[in-house]
Amino acid sequence: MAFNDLISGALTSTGQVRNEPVQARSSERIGALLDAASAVVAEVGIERLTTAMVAERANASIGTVYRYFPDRIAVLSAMSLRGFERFLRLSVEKLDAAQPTSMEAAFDSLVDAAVEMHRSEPGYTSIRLSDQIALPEVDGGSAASARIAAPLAKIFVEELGVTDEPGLVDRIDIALTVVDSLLVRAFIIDSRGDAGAIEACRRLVSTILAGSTVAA
Amino acid sequence: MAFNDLISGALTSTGQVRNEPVQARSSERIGALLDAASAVVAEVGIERLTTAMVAERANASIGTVYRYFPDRIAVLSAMSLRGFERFLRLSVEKLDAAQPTSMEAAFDSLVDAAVEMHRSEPGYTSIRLSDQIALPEVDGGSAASARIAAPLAKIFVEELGVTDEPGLVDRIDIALTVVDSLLVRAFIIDSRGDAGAIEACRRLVSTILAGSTVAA
DNA sequence: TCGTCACCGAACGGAACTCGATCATCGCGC
DNA sequence: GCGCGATGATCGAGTTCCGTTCGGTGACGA
Repeated sequence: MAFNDLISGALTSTGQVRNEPVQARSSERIGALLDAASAVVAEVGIERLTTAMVAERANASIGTVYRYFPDRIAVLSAMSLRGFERFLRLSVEKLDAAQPTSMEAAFDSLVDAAVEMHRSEPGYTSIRLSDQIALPEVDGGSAASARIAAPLAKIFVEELGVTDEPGLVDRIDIALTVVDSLLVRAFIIDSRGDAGAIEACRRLVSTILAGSTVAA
Repeated sequence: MAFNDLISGALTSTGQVRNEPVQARSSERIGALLDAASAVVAEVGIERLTTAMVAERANASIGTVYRYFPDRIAVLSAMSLRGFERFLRLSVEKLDAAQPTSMEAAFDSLVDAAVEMHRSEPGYTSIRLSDQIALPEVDGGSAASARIAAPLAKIFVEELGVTDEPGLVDRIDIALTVVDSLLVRAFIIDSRGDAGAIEACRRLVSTILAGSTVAA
């Protein structure tokens, strides 16, 4: 459906694996390595993750880690990218199911997707959208939210009949940034996701989106 | 003045230096080391900061770095904590000068202080981005915003005559979280701080604070 | 059965971190 | 003020640990 454009629109970044896998088992390996990395990050944090930990937890040797990733940081950003991609797919799924008729309703689906990511993916709260933790210039410097904002705006205009006023992309970007930070807050307060904090996030987002383009 | 309580109220965390400095030159040393760390972070990013770089830039030996900090990560979190402390002092200064009569006005001073931090402290934006995300257990896990929210609420009630309704602390915490993330966004868009983004941040905070305790 | 893909783990290099020697400062008796 | 012992502060070579490489071995596809 139309919401599907979100994925292709936002995922412009190139793959960062060293050698594209040829045999089937490779893809599983990469997945297992990223799962391991995610678990390690959740346990000891980004800074203390070592490539040896990742290898051990994935039942692989260090050499295997380096077969697929050029260095430690690449593991982290691949993990971040996979999380982002999963978030997008989940969002599309929920948008297709909900068939929202307003931006507010659409964002409800996005928040649902993000909450599910925080709950199901171990290291997600630590990494989420920001993969420029490492080097400021790693992917052009713009946050992930900025990358979805534009395609989202386009979809909203085309599908929901939202009027394409100037500042729309900005407002969406702001809403995404706020969702991101408030959900992290919700999951810091309570590792299962504080219900009140999530609810507050939803309400605030509605306010942001509803707010007319007042007072420039 | 009364605003001064903010500092003592929010800074409960214990020092993370290895040995409390006794002689005067030590404090200067620590300051120099943190200045160096901040500059290094701004230049090469958090991940690529090495203790050797910090030592060299501070005209100290590696041994001196490890005299004051147990490990590399401690340098980063000390830097983060000092930034937080400076932000608090700046805030108090600006609050004392502005003598606000409403929460909205008070938050204007806080935003001013934060913006100034981003502008003047080299690695501040980078550290704000990751902060305790990178180091889960570093300071009890609760975000910095949660630590200021309570003392801030107390001050607002006592000094500004704000009614002490339930959820006040929460709303302040949310406002602080949003300020943090939106200012980081403003400084990612433009390293000098995108004016429009900062303005949008101020407006949104007003909305959050003004919002009555509607729809629980 | 051969070529290629995937995997392993010992070995290398560099960064994190230690530790005993050396220098600076403080305080105390004179 | 002036030695002078005690303690703080600094240094940097040395050690350990971790990120990364690379040549050898097993597994799959044709």
